[in-house]
Amino acid sequence: MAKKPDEIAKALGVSITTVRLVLGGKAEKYRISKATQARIREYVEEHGVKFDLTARSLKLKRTNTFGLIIPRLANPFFAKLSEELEHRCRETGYQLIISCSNSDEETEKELASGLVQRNVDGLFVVSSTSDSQQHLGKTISKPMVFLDRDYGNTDAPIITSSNFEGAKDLAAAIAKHADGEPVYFLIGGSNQPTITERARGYLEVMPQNTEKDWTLQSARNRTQDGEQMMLELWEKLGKAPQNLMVSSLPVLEGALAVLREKLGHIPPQLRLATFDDNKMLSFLPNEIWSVKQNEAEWAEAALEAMTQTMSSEKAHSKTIATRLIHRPKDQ
Amino acid sequence: MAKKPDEIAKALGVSITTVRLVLGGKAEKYRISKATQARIREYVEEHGVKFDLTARSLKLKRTNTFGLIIPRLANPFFAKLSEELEHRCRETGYQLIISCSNSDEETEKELASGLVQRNVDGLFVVSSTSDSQQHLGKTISKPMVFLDRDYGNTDAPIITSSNFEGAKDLAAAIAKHADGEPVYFLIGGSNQPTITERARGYLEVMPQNTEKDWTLQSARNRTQDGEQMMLELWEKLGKAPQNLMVSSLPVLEGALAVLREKLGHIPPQLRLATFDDNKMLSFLPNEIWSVKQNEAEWAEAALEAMTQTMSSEKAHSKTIATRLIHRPKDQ
DNA sequence: TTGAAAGCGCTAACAT
DNA sequence: ATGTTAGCGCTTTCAA
Repeated sequence: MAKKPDEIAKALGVSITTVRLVLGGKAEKYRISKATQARIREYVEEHGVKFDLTARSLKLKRTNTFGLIIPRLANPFFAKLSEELEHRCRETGYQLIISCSNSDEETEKELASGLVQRNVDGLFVVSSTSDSQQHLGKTISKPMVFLDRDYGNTDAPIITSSNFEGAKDLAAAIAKHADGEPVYFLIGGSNQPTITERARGYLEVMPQNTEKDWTLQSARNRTQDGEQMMLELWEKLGKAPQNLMVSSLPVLEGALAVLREKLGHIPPQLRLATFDDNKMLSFLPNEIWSVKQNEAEWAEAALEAMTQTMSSEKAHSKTIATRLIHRPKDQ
Repeated sequence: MAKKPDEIAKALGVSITTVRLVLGGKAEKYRISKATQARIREYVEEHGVKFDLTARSLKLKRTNTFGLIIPRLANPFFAKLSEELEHRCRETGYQLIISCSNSDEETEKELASGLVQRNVDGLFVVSSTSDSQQHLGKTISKPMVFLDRDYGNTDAPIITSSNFEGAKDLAAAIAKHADGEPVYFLIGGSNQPTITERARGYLEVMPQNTEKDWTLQSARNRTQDGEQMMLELWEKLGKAPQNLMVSSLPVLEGALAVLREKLGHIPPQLRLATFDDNKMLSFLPNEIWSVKQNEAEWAEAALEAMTQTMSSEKAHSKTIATRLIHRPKDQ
């Protein structure tokens, strides 16, 4: 069982300070004798040590802890991002504390103030609304880095994916193979900045859209929103579309579920384009393009921005490039 | 900006103790005058308070914090479980700290001792190996609850899914529709107790298997393991199987990727059975059965076991029932 | 009805 | 080359 410093000191007949100096790597600086060092290290080798980080934190006013607030861990993108960020934080000597706001403004505020009371050294936040981002920016006097959602109302650094460029690439890719047929775009969560950027990218490469509106919108981006939008589209067309772009995977799930219900199957000649990549997209026989976000690079950029903010450097916001992935149609 | 208790005291001309008593809900007990209470509350209403939980923890030797060690957040099951557990912990007044071991024994030990140094009040662990579980059981003198993996070498409570029963149901379902054809089983991670239970369930309802071996095994359960096992099976059969059961989703992804490469498509008449459920399974045109685990119930059971262990009650291990889901073949 | 004081385990500056 | 001490902000007990 790990011994506490005072126990070690007593057992070896030296002072607590000596033990701490040696174990804290300050032995050379204070020129503790080699002999004493050896005795202490040997004892520790055998019994182990147990430092109390709580007391250390109280003294140093620093917990070596960061908070991360995301909407949901059930969202694979946020889960992967959290994993990468947790890993990098740990490498840098920080423990990451992950909490889910469930996209609720109130919960988000409560989480933030809870983490502040726990004296985290900094806060990463995927903010659910413009208001809450603004509120946090004003209320929290800790280093902060915002992730994913840029509402344009904070001075803190923001890490985002290149949603606009990604959307342009995605839309261009599917349009090129669309044989002039419309490329409908189901937009879920149209009030989120992430999503409006994607919509903007789509419009940029779809000039045809200005005459006839090929987009459908929904306030949120859950499976049921995808269902609802596809029902609307079906109503309008009286049949399945030939080309479909969606703003996120849950929307795709909903949209395809409706087609399967209407037709008994997902039409294999339907061309698809979606944000977020997932291995299970290969389950579809369809030709499909997807936009993959780079979570590892995100985590790196986020941590760098945090480090800069903590050393009161001016941290720059950063946009992470996405990658277009193409899966050809089955034979 | 939130004020600290001493600032409030100074501003109102009362002692720090008085402020703390009122804000700590002990006003009645110490009979602080209504007037003073009102003044303090009013001040707080306007300016906010900021308590330092670190100092509180040091004094009370209790951090209101639990640790959770899982292999990976990128695994959707663990992500969902973490989300549910975090939510329930928060409701109970605890902050959950999630860390990923990446299925590495050393990392797992380091994480555990790191969390102990941070004085978590209890530890939830999905242990990667029998050794590490045993090691933690001996080393850590904190309330512990193990999750998912039962290596049978600890006294601590363990929460698992009903893998055996789930596998029986799953195997029986696909066997019933197999027209007497073999139901091959790709087993990834065959040294994990979770997986051996699943294998045991399969064997229980596949007496035919005793003559001819319909199972293939791999040490781990990643996509590439699924690929490798399917390659082996293809080698053996010279064609695609008609019925396929797999021990987890990554294995399924790998197996289907191989079939698509061999055939140019995933054969739609192939019957599938898999552990873990996911909405994207509906992307497949195939008839498919899946076993869904109940993460919410897991979280509840885990927290209950933790609460019991902390109040030195004998906590009981618990098995959480799974649910069989059937998706019919496309028309 | 309110205030003062000790002590949790640590760090850092200062003594020996 | 080693030891002593003040104080971080909180809770708890005792004093006024």
